[in-house]
Amino acid sequence: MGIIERRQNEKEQREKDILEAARKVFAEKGYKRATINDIAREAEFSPGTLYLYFKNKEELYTSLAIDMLRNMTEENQKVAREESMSTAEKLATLKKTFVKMYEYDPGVLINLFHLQSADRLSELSADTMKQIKKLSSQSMQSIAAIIRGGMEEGLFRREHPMAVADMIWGICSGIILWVESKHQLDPGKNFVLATLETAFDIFFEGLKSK
Amino acid sequence: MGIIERRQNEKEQREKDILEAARKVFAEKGYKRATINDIAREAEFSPGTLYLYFKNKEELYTSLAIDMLRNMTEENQKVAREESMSTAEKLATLKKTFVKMYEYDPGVLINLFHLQSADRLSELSADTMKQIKKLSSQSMQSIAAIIRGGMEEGLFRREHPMAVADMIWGICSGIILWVESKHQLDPGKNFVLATLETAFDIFFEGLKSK
Amino acid sequence: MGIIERRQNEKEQREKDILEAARKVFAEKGYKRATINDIAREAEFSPGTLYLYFKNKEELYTSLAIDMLRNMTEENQKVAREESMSTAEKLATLKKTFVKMYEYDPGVLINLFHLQSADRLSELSADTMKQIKKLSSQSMQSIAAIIRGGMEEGLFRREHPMAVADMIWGICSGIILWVESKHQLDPGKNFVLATLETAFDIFFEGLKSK
Amino acid sequence: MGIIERRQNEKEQREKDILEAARKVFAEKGYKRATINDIAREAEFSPGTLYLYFKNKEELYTSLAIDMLRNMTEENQKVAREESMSTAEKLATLKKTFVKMYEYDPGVLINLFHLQSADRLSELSADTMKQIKKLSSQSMQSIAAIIRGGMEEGLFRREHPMAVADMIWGICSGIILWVESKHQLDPGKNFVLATLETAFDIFFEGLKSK
DNA sequence: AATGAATGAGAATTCATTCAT
DNA sequence: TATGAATGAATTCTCATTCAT
Repeated sequence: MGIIERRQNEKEQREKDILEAARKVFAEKGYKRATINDIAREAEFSPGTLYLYFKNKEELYTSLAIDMLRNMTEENQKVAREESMSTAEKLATLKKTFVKMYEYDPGVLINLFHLQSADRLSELSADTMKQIKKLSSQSMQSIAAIIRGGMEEGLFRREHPMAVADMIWGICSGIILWVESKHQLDPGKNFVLATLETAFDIFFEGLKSK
Repeated sequence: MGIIERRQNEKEQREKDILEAARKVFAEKGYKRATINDIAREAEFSPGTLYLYFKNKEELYTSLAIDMLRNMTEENQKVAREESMSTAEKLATLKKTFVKMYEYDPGVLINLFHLQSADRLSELSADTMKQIKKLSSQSMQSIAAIIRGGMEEGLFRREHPMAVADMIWGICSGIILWVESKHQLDPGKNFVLATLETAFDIFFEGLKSK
Repeated sequence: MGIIERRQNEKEQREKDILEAARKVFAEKGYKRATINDIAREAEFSPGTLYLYFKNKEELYTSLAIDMLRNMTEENQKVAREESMSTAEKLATLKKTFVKMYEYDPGVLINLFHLQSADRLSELSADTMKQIKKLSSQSMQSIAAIIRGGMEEGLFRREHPMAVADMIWGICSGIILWVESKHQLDPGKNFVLATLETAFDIFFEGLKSK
Repeated sequence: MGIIERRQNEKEQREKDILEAARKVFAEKGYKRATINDIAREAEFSPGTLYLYFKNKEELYTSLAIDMLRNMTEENQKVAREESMSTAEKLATLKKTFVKMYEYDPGVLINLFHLQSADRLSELSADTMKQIKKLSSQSMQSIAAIIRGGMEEGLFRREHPMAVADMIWGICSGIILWVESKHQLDPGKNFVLATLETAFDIFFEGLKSK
């Protein structure tokens, strides 16, 4: 491994370290109360260093969500391309990916969903926005491809595959946002995943062709 | 009408004027970038006056969501109690209530969801929190009652009615948020309502008992 | 005096108070070392209040110079219009105005001269720049008018009056900047005014028509 | 040429390269907005390397002015010592030196004057200060010597030669700065040199003894 | 009730400089 | 010698909220 390559790796590692620290601090304190100094302390860097890796606090926050979106997109693309899986298995994996992300960090996932709502998007830098658009679009294409496959196999009734992909994404994000917020208001048993499971079940039952 | 009553009406009117101004400004700028001064200017009041009507910025923001929630709750309760309607008609009305709300102000749902992000909730006053909980709960109870009715009629498969209510709420709001945001990014034909329509269709097809 | 007028006056008074405090602090510490907090303390306001009157530190600093330029311009215009004065008296008054400004606050005058050099100008807000351009232009017009008068009386040799005005302004600012800077390097007797006096003398001797 | 000598030459070359880059960047952005990183990038060195050649940003900036001052001083000394030139020729050469400097880099004079603003001087190292004082003083001595010569020849009226030297320096730099800045604001024909020419003419006409 | 000028705590951010490699 | 990533002190500026009028 050459020196340039090593440098690159180290840089990426530090970026990850900072993101990890940020995730922790944002989760504990929320966006507003979390300060750059808090995050720097957690990451064991000086505040100035964070600005070598991220343009500002907002972009640091956003990067967390983009990272998660990137992971989801990669998973979804992989599943969509997978020839050895049945459509049913693919859908199950799709759902699991949402679940995995929720379990990894519900805060970041919710951040991602908020990020995708129009009002936050307008505040982002052009570059960040382009990334989000590209990743979202790739994710939706993959989901739509799975659905199209199911239709071609005669499993599903005929609808526009992209519209169905939108429904799936909307259902997942809507249920997670809503049930999680109920959970925040009323801590106790957490029904997010159970509700999501059943909703998927019902929806795909309804999607079956007769 | 006595003088006290008139005063009361005027007060309520001003409160509505302020809320309307706030809705506009929050929709344009988002919570953080919207300043009290912006809202005061839009409402044609001085900043100080807003504090005679609302305890602080947070409560002003929250009131918007509560207002919407109250409207929905009232509608949902009315529908749930309506004995002359079939379950199918009730569900159709439920969906229409979401559509109506979306058409009234597409931003208001985003509003409600942002409100629910964990970060924000912790800052709310106990009283506001209680209101939100009560209204949410009433709304969901109404939806759950309709679902339970359908189950008792043998129309729907057996699931926990409250869980299904959560799904309905999540699906409606999730699809509206997601498809609306795609629409903002890529203006052109607006598929929000068509997508919602179909998703409802599919979901209730799936919910039918065999 | 109506209430609006009084408010206006009070506002202007406070603006002057802040400028006066800023002048003092900048003179003591220089631009960089003077902090907004220092100025606020001196003006007996809170730091935030300064931002109600001036957009930022830079504009506050610049305002001092513009204020001085405005005074000079008014004086110059008055002198140029004065019918009872001879050209010689007018020129003497012109010189005295520079001297007065230098004596009032050499730092602000130097600030003004620097401000007029192209590199600072490019950083200013459009509005501020417009003000400076307008005032400078008016000042130069007045000086040129005095010179033109002298030429028409046959006192001075024929040159372009505006060019001569530029020379006068350039000579004054150049000598003040240069001799003051020598004075800073080598405190002791201050020759700024004596040098300026003599330079004026020599220059107008040279300008006389034969 | 030995290896030590070569090293020395290379070092000087790099120093010049850095100065040239600094000149460019300071001219574009002004002292404050120009960062060490900007200059390093322009010079194609790393920021750290600049500190091997210059103690700090201030000294780098100052070196530019000192360089110019050194050039002028050398020229002025040469002229002053030149026995084959008449006083009139010497003065013409003096003026040409200013013009040459202006044509080489119009920004460099601004540079020199900014350096002299009181605010900046206090931050200089004692050594730098001494250099500036020495060079200025030598330059002014040379100009004063030329003037003294003219007086002794009976060409000029009796004034303090050093004061006249200050006037000449002030006039040249003041007119260049002022007319150049007008030119920047209102691009079009450039009157800097014509104005300087005429001002010199008028001033020396005035300086003639009767 | 309404005003709106003043408050001031608190955070984000910058960038000259250093130093281990 | 050269590098350039990391530093961190120090400062500007914001804006929700108050309160005298």
